[in-house]
Amino acid sequence: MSNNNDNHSCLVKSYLAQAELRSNEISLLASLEDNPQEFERGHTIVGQGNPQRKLYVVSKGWCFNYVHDHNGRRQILDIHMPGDIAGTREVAYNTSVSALETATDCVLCPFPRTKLNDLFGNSSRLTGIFFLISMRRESILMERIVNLGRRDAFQRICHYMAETKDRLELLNGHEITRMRQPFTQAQLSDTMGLSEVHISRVFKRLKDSGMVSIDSQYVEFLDTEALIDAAQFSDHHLNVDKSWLHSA
Amino acid sequence: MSNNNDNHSCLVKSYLAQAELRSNEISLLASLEDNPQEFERGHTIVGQGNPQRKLYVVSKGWCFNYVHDHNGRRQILDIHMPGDIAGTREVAYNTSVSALETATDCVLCPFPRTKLNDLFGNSSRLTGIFFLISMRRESILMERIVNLGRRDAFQRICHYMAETKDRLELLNGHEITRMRQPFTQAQLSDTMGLSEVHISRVFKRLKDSGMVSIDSQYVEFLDTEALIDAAQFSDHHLNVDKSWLHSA
DNA sequence: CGGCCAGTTGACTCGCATCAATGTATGTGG
DNA sequence: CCACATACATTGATGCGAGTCAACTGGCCG
Repeated sequence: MSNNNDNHSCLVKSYLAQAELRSNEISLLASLEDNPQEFERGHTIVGQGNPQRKLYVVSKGWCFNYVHDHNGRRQILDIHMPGDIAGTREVAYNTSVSALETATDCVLCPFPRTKLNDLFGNSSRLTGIFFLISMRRESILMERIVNLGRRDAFQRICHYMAETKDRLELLNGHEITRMRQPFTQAQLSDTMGLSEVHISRVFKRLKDSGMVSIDSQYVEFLDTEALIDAAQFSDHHLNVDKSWLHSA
Repeated sequence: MSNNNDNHSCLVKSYLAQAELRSNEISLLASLEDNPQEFERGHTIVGQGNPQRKLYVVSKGWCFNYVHDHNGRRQILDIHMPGDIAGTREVAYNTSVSALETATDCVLCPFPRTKLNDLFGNSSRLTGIFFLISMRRESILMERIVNLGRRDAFQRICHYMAETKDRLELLNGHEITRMRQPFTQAQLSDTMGLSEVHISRVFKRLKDSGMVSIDSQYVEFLDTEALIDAAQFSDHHLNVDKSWLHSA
């Protein structure tokens, strides 16, 4: 049922893209999306430090994790898009290390972390894919560490644009020349460790460079090659190899 | 046998600290350390972009992953200590996203990534612990993102000192007031996204502050509370909760 | 209409990078 | 035992990238 349902099947789709699945595996995955809930843009789903025992399949929209420090600034960590599972890292703790907030209107499907026991116990292949997808998410974060540690503001933003484009293309299954970019400049500054004001200035430089045009929430890619080059972007970490997993 | 052997059992110890294990689980873990190999300080185990299908249990010494960018600078990612498994993230790719290098003389135990199939297939509890430990490693990296994005040089170094102290204490099972810190200032600068010169200056400020004394490769903690405070350090992310895992 | 939110722009400041010189061990071969 | 090389750390001078503060613009909405 759910596996034929286009309504909230991004998760199943993204797992099917990794391997052929048996029907019991598909229904296990689909059961994670049994409980869709709608949230408005700007809603805090989980507060930092709150008791937290749920994960959230993102069926629609974008959301993100962040932590705030003692000076009232904050740092955004993961950016979640449809098909992602939010809160994976938090299963290791009783109280949430980071907060979870929506960046757009969202449909999220919460499920308890104990459900992972079913996953680990019933399908070693699904477990393997789940693990590989976790490593992919981690690799995206590694790129962010490189961004923050060793690239300047212009490169950081180019990298964000190039990576987001690639993630959306993999999600949609085809190339795009235009995308929605729903984050405010303040949110981007918290993602990239910059000030809000500086994001604005670099956006201007970026538009002047002719690589992209930016109009409100939409970005159009005019010279993707130059963008990738400026960002030193590689898509290597976005494509996982699952060929070595046993099918059992 | 190996479970009673102090020679290379850091891995088993660190897993035993998480849960009681059955004998077949212990021998599966111990088998990961079947093949100990010695490496000298400064040795590159895996080059960036090389074909890579192995993981490495760290039995002795410290090693680290890094990537270099087009300008010849580099960014250090994970710092591995005894009991850690290096190369976990890389199992998702055929060619290594990051290089692996020793920071001290090391004993490492390579094993092929296909061994993870045994793990996923034979013990859902061990799989769960393995997963939680991966999430802990990821949380350490999240702290680094906060460090790089939102803390200044002085705080970054305080945080590194405090976190390293805590990790060693958890590893050794008792408090310490003095530790070996084997990284050169150049390596630390690549970890924290700073210049070598600036590390030296901040070290001086740190010593002048009276919180620690630094003598060649050794750090002595003189005022841990002040250090933790300056770093905004919390040990929350270092202690995982595995109580919800099924024991089956 | 006023108020709010997101973004833009300018003036000024400051943290850290860069470049370059110097210091201090430790090692090595003649 | 000395001359020299290498690795790592320290210090000073200078400049730039990005932060901060503040004023202003434009769009949206009750």
